[in-house]
Amino acid sequence: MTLAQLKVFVLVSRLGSVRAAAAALGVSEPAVSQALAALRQHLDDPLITRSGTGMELTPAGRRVVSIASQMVNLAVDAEVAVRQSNGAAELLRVVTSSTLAQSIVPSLLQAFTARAGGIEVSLGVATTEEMAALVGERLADIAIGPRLAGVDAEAVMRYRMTLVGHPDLRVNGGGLAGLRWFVDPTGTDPLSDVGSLLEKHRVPESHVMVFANEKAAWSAAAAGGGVAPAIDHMVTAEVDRGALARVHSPDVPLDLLLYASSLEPSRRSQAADKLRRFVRTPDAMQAMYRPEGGVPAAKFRPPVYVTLWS
Amino acid sequence: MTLAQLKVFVLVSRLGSVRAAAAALGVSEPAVSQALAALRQHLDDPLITRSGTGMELTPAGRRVVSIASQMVNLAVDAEVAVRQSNGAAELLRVVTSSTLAQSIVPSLLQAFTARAGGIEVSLGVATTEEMAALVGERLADIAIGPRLAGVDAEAVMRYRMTLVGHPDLRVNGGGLAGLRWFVDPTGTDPLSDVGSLLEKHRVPESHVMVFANEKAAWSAAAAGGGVAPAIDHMVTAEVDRGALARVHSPDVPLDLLLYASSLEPSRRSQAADKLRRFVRTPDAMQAMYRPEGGVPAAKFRPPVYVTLWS
DNA sequence: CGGTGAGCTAACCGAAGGGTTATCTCGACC
DNA sequence: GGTCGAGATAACCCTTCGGTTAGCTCACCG
Repeated sequence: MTLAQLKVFVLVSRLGSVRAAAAALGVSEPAVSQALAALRQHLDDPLITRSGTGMELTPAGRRVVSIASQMVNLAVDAEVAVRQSNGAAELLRVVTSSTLAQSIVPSLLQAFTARAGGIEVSLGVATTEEMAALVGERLADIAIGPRLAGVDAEAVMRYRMTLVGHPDLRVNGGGLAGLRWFVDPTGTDPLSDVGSLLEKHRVPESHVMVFANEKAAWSAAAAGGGVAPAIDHMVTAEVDRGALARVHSPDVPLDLLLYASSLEPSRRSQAADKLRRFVRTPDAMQAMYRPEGGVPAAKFRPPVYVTLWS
Repeated sequence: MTLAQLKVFVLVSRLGSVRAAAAALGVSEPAVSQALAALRQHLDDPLITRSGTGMELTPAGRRVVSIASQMVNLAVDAEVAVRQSNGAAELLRVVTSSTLAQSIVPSLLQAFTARAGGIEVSLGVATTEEMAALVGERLADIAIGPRLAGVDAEAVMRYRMTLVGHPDLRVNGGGLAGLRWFVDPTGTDPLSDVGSLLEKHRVPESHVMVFANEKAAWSAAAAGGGVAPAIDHMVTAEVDRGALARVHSPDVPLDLLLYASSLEPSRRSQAADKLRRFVRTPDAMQAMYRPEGGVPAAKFRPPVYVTLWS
């Protein structure tokens, strides 16, 4: 019984899927499956089993999750306690969506570290569901993205999501569902802003092409033949020089809120708290509205979902 | 950072010595030293350092011990929870002194398992100090022996410790300190009944010969040239047939109490509680006063301390 | 009834963990 | 200033962990 195995088990039970846990941890699915198998063998209980839709905890599994979760939490506590006792830099583990990791979050974090000092920041990319699990299990300190349920979420900024396409592009009869959509990996997350938009308009999967990053999606849109979602103030330059144009429809542009979500204050890391306070400052606003440079997203997982356009 | 490393660290800090922890765990001293080194490296802090007499926790170490202790405890909880959920046999880990492990405890445990049913018992041998640490860290469920400080101790039975020797043996001018003492490994534990008796009478180490078990010590005593401590009712047979005789002196025989020590009720394992209730029954008394057979002492550590008689 | 998706198993591999014995270091202490 | 006791290190070994890819199993579904 190792801490890694317990962590895996907690994540699987929380996400209800081996694959999802593997994705959240940034490892292959068999790695997770095996860790689970080892724990099962050690405790001589299946702990969690497949059941029609999703997975189900055994009675023993139910009791072990909560214990395992506490242990994983304590392990984090131990490391934090040592760092803190020795006056070492605090560690702030941020997770966000792929889209935001390429735009406003790095710039926000850069401004934050410059201001706060003595804080070491790592940035990871995850789906909305994963964010909730990671923050909930204290595998990340704070999530920047859609509002997360079950944790302490706070609106950080208001932003406008627009669709951009070639200036000549016109929306025909089929509405938004008739268009080809060029999205970044966040688009495959049904709980993300873009994902829910796709769902709402019942855009068929065959019309969605996933690019490794937003810039690539915009290029495809500029080349014609489809639209790409974008954070409005990120494409003003392209629009101004005529490479792209905003596409209008009843639902678009869309005004949305960006949230910072972390645990309740008592369980929150100090660094997370500092970041939450920082995001309310004008400096933070400025950084988010005029993004450039910043902390590179690297840590937890560099996922590249590519669904080929067939 | 593994659970084993944390367990080692907790034991070292509790016992104040690497060697003692190694003994309590039944492994070599470098094994413990290395585990500690690995944890130190991982957490980048010495955690605990040598300081003149004994060892001292660093500030970070102080914080980590308590966290580590909780983690080790939770690990035990997890295993117990699974066993219990699945209706498997409960596990009862008993520690006792070498002397008692050869006499009344096996018989007591045999009677207990026969009566209680569905409980799997393992019996380990430890010094008094180790017992306190093992019970305190839930590495054992209950200790049978001298009263332990810091845990919930309860007197179990009254017994008489006598000294036996060859029937012709006489105590000369030097008193008990002038005799040669034949003891079992428990005699090397200064907190044990025999150990404190040796200390009280300032018996020099050169007069103490440690045997692997009590029977061997008695044989040596019967052969003449020294005395062996014994639980009175265990040597009645030998005395009756004239092989041994009781030696009398102002302090001997000594009436003593045997204790059962475990954690307070809320943190106590169910099995430990059952044993505590059982020891109060006439059946238990009978088993302890007429010992024969029983659970063999094997588990945690089969220590054989032999100090050669020089 | 064949395809598909999700979990499991097998086979393999490198890195760490954890154990041993032997040896080194260093402070305490006659 | 030897000596001794106790912790740390070195060298070595075997096991386990944790990761990979490839392939199996099995429920579900058109």
